[in-house]
Amino acid sequence: MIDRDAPIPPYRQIANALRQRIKAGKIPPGRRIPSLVELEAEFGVARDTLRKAVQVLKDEGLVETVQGMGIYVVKPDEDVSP
Amino acid sequence: MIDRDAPIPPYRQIANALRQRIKAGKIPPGRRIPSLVELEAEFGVARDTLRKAVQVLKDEGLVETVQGMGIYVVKPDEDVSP
DNA sequence: AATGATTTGTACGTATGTATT
DNA sequence: GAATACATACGTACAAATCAT
Repeated sequence: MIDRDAPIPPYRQIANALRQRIKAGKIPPGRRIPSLVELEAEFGVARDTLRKAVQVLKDEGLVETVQGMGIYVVKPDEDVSP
Repeated sequence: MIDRDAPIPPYRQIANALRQRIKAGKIPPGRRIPSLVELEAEFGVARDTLRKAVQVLKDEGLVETVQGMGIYVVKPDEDVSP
């Protein structure tokens, strides 16, 4: 799934893959994304790399992380400045 | 300089310290911040921790990093949406 | 033109802390 | 208390960009 020879680093490839899933509605708003442990198994990368990917999506306002719980897809109208 | 017993993690303490320096004008806009190697020596933390601190300031739009060059204090009117 | 030094970027591994269930 | 999940920190290695020699 990860192309190690691509000009775009793995953490961005993963961010793109997850973004696509979310945009496609495969993971609906409010629902949880697979945990880091699960993603680790799926993508075969270190957790550090996954954190960077998740950080990209957080910066985009697409997901939120909650310590002890998981990574959640934000609802469209959530935390949007009025 | 870093209080390991404080309720706020080291990377945030460092971000605060650097922000204070910038706001106080000790590092003027356009000028470079000490390199990660130098900050490593100054604060006595791992580079990973410094990267997180710098990331905080980047998110605030206070600094910019340029690969191969350094970390720069952004000018007040730089990259502000019109 | 090419090499080396400096600096940030990315990735991996490990350990411990903290919050939630 | 135990299990699960994210947060933080340290260390290491290599890649990529920039600059000076």
